[in-house]
Amino acid sequence: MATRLSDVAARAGVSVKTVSNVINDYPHITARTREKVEAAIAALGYRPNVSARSLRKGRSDFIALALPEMGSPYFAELGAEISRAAKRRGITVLIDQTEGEPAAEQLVLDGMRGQLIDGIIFSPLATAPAKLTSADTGKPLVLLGERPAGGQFDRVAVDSVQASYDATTHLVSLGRHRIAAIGVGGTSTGAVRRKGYRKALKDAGLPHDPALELAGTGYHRPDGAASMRELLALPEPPDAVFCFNDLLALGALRTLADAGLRVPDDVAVVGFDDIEDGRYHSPTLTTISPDKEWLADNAVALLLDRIAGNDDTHRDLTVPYTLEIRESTAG
Amino acid sequence: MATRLSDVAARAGVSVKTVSNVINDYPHITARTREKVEAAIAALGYRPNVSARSLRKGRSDFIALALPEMGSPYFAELGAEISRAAKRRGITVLIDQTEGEPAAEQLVLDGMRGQLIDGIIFSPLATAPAKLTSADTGKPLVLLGERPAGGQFDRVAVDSVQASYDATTHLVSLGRHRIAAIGVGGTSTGAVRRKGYRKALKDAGLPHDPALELAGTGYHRPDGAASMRELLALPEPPDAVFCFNDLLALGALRTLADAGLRVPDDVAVVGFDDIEDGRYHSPTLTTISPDKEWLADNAVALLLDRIAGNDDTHRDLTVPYTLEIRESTAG
DNA sequence: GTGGATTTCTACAACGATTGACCTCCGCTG
DNA sequence: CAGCGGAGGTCAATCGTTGTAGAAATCCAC
Repeated sequence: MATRLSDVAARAGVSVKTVSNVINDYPHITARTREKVEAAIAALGYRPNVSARSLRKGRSDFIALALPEMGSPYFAELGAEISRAAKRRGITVLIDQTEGEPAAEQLVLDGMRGQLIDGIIFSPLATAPAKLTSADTGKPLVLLGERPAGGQFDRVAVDSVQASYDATTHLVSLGRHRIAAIGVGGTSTGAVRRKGYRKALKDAGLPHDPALELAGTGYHRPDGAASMRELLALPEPPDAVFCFNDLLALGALRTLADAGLRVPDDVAVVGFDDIEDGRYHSPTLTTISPDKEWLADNAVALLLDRIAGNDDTHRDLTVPYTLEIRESTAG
Repeated sequence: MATRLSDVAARAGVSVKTVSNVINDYPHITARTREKVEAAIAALGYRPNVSARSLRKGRSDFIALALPEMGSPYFAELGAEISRAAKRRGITVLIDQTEGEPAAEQLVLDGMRGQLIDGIIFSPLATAPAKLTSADTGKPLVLLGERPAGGQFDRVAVDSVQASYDATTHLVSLGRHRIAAIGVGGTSTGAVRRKGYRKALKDAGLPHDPALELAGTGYHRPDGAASMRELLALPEPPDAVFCFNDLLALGALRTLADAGLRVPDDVAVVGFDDIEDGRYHSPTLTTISPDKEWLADNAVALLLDRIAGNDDTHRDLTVPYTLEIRESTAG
């Protein structure tokens, strides 16, 4: 049923080794032989057996992408980009949903899919970087996101402090005085973005009101909606909100709409991620827009470089971003 | 570096095969031996090598999911569900983005990843079912979506004709008379949903106006927005729109908002898919909501059943759905 | 305590592709 | 004509796991 290397060899009238040589771009092969072999491959629709090859070579050309959840727009868009970037290089991406569970994350790192995978791009949610050290799998690892890599791993991430600073400063520049933040919760992401937010307030000479910092329980629309309700219930509600991701912002906008408040007139809203939903929402969402294609391409390139054995010091790449000003702040 | 079966065997003081037997739940093994082996496995952190196992067994416990694009919310949510459903059964899903290109779709079918994959769940966009026949890979295939499987394959899909009929009838029941349809274009999806739409109009005694059927160029937000602009430019614009998926609907809502029209007062809008965005948009989107978890679970179960070698006649499962009435029609 | 059945475990050979060592042609050059 | 290098072939070993067949250990009844 499945055609093997030897079938191709027989049809082309050459040895198995020669076929293998053709496939692996061995130097000394006549054009004629190469043609014959390639014709036979095409005629039989031969595809090398990935298992056998990977078993022998110790390389599979598969990499894993471990994400908290692929159902969220940001991760879905990112996954799509990474998948594309890998395909351009002849690499297949295997996506792993960790659901943010520490156990699942650990499993990904430990198991590494039973040697099938050459390396991993990991967007951790639960696992602390310290733990990563111990979970040394011996396989290359590129980290995405806020968690500092501590010089132990390669990493690709937006400068979240600066980006948050810019987002907040944008609200300040609109003349807003009570600027809330949603998403300051437990994660590294929350901590880092809060840092930029606070710095911006300080630099603008605005007071820091703890009541305006909401942690919420997650980073999805319902969390944003709930946090916004809390904010509106305050004796002195905010006139602007910086949400630490777009889903939170969209949830917040929902609450504002329900409350009959006008955006941005009553409350201005800024998000983070620039997912497509935000560009079509009413009102359209002002947001920090990281260059996802850049991110994907560089993460993949970095990983492949490492897989190829380039043992330089670990690199820490900073993803370019822009502040996209849309209706939710610019009426 | 990587621990092998033989390492475990050495540590446990048994033969390699015995360890393998323990792992594969072979019947005749003493409790004592099993314990010893399991202790050794745990101590060494052994994980079986997927490549070797799959090479020997001819089964990998990997399945592929071929989607047009994983960046779109519907496919992202579906992919997440399928991934979860597979994981529950100890199966890993490999996601393939075909980008709707015929070549890529063909490649998925032909190549089948060099024997690595046990079967495939395929959501075709370009490839006609007739072509599928010829591309017989010898591996189990479950189809998703509108394209009729023609008794050749297993298939899981919503009854799109009926669902579209229901959606359209809902608009009729609101007293709307000029009900447009967006997304009638070239694909099977478009054709099938149009069928239900037309039938509903006919049964309601409403005239069928070709000007109200827009094909557009795709199924994303910009396409919906553009189509809606066309509709508004008509001498007699519609008072309701049935969009063949939620992204189109969200695009249409965007255009309506820009035009200063009220939804649903001026124009009522219904979508199809029930992606999360629609539940948080302003206004929230009335839509056909297929049970995605049911879909995922049954698609995976069907495929695994087929992989296990159950050669019954091919089954055609119908996914349950509901019409979720929200603000875009219920003010 | 012997024969035979049964259980428990072990050697060995695959699965398919790759790689290395070594050999054979052939055509050229000097 | 000796010698060289390019193009290709042969053979065997290897990757880690599992199916097959058989050896060894255990059990039971007489």
